[in-house]
Amino acid sequence: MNRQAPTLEDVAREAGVSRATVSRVVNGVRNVDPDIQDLVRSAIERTGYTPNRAARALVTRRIGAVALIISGAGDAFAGRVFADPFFGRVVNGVVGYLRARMIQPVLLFAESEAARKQVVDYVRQGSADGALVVSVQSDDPLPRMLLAAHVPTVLFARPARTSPVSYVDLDHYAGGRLAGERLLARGCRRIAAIGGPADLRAGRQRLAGFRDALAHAGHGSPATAEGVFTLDSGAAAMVALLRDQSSVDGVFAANDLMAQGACQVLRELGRRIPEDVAVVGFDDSSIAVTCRPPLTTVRQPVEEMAAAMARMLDEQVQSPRTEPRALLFEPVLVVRESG
Amino acid sequence: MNRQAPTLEDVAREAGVSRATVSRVVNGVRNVDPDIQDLVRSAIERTGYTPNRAARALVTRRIGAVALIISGAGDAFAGRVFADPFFGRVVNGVVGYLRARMIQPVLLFAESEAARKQVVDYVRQGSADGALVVSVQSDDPLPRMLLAAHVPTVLFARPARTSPVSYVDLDHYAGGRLAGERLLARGCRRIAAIGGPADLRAGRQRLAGFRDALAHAGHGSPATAEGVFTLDSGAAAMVALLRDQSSVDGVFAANDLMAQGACQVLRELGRRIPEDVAVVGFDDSSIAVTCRPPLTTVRQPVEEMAAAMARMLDEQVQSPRTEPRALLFEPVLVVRESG
DNA sequence: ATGAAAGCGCTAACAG
DNA sequence: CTGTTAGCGCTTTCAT
Repeated sequence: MNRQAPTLEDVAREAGVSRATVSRVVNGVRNVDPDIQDLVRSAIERTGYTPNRAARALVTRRIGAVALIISGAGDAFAGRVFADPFFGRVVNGVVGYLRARMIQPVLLFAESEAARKQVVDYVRQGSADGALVVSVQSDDPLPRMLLAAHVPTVLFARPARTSPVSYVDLDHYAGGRLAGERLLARGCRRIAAIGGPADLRAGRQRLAGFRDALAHAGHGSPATAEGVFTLDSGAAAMVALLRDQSSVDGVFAANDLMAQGACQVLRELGRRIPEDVAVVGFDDSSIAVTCRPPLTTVRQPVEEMAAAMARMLDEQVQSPRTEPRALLFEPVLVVRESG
Repeated sequence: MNRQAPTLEDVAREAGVSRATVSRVVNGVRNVDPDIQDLVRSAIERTGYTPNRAARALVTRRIGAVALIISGAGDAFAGRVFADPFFGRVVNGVVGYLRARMIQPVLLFAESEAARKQVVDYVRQGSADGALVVSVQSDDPLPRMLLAAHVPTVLFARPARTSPVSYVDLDHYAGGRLAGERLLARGCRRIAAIGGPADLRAGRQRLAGFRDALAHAGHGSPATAEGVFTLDSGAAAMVALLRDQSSVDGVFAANDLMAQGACQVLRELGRRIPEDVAVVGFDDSSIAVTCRPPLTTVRQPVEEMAAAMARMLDEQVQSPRTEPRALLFEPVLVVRESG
């Protein structure tokens, strides 16, 4: 803000009423004469009045904004985050819920110890009413910091250590099974898997479910390579897998980005997908559709999960004494062309 | 915030001094006895005090946060934004400058009329001291709205219509020339170009520079296809270009993402890069390095530009009467393997 | 239905 | 060097 913005006082004078009355119509409180309402409204129009959030927050103890924190470690952190459509889906889901309620989502990045401190301070100091956090590593200290500061918090994904905090999550294990069963049903017999980073529970669970599906059908443990949820790591993992066992006829990648990387390698080597090698991804992100061929994948309803997360936080902000809750979503297999 | 947070008053009582003194040590104002400083500091420690931003902002008329607004139109807006490493670089650059100054960057998306209004209100209401805006379309109304609301603003890229606002930008035309000269120097003779969306000045300028470089060397206008700065559109444009003139031996893409798409198509068709077809991109984003082959490209120093943008805004916030300034950066050709 | 007045937590004169 | 005091702009009893 720059020049002297009009205040409630200015509007009141302009309308010939008291500050309290103006405040009432601004906040839609009943018990105000319709004529006076019009009077005030036009005065607001004329003066170009906008309520000062700081002043309002000072008395209501609520700012009408929540922090959406992407938390993790790394140098080119923002660079990595902005290359994965997953985060875009989270943002869209959160925005979808909050926008209608006039709550501002404030996107914050916490990629280092210093950044985490700043972020925690930001909400502790009342710049946000609560925090939504998406961690890209399991042992993220941020949730604990937030909890210790008594900040209403909801996580995307269950925290590594059990703690009294609300979260939404997917049944990753069930999703992994779905992928395994699909490959089996297709008739694949030399099956391999590309896992996620070892420190991320979601990736481990997906792989565990996948393995169990194979084991359940009497198959041995699949050859496995580890990726870090990026396109390149998926490609590299595929190369490694092929080197060890060139006859692979089915591959499961723990997310779509890695599945795409695997597809690229496979195609460059002249393998037909799915005829020679079937590929199943995970997430059903936008990549699944644009990938060539379009990916058969396990759908994670990220937007819905994010919206639910926002709703849970909203509820928690409204009634702080609520017990932490967990909301688990079910994955669905989406069949396209790759597997 | 949840339970009754400790206030200055609490700390003052605990330390046995006045509110003003506590305020002084919190804000690092000199003229406070070292002994008392220690006294206060330990009282702060004990009480777990954090200054309330709303209260502080109310009197200082400054909140210590700036809005970083990604502005444009579209449905899956956040999805698109989160797939282009460009925005990650902007965020990194801005954060790099602001973090050290204890200013919070608040990332906001303005993809619709309603969202724009909310965003403008957000800063008008004092939740941010100013706005940094990155538009993904030329005729973006947001800058004008911000200006009309007297919000200190700095743009990434020169606005479509001349207006009294500060901005940073690249000499896109010069960058285009660099690309054209490179392809020519390589000996390419059947040259084609993949332009950006027609409504984006940056893309037009890059293409214009490129064309002029060819014309300057006595070449005719290159075959041109239009993309929208996405990987897929780059691939599609390459396909179209090849259909019209299969003998292409040099391609310029107006950004790296499209260059990557073109490379994928070329490789799938068995063309060697750069032996059969040389490819030059634009941006020097992370993609340029991970692309196969690594891209020869025109570097746009996005991080530096973003940092400069943050600095300019900071200055403008500190001294509001400053005249708008424009800061133009020079592109540099980065030679890798593709062209 | 409206107004007067208190006060949210903080900073910034101004005294002392 | 420290304390007292007066607001910043708003919401919210409490009277009327």
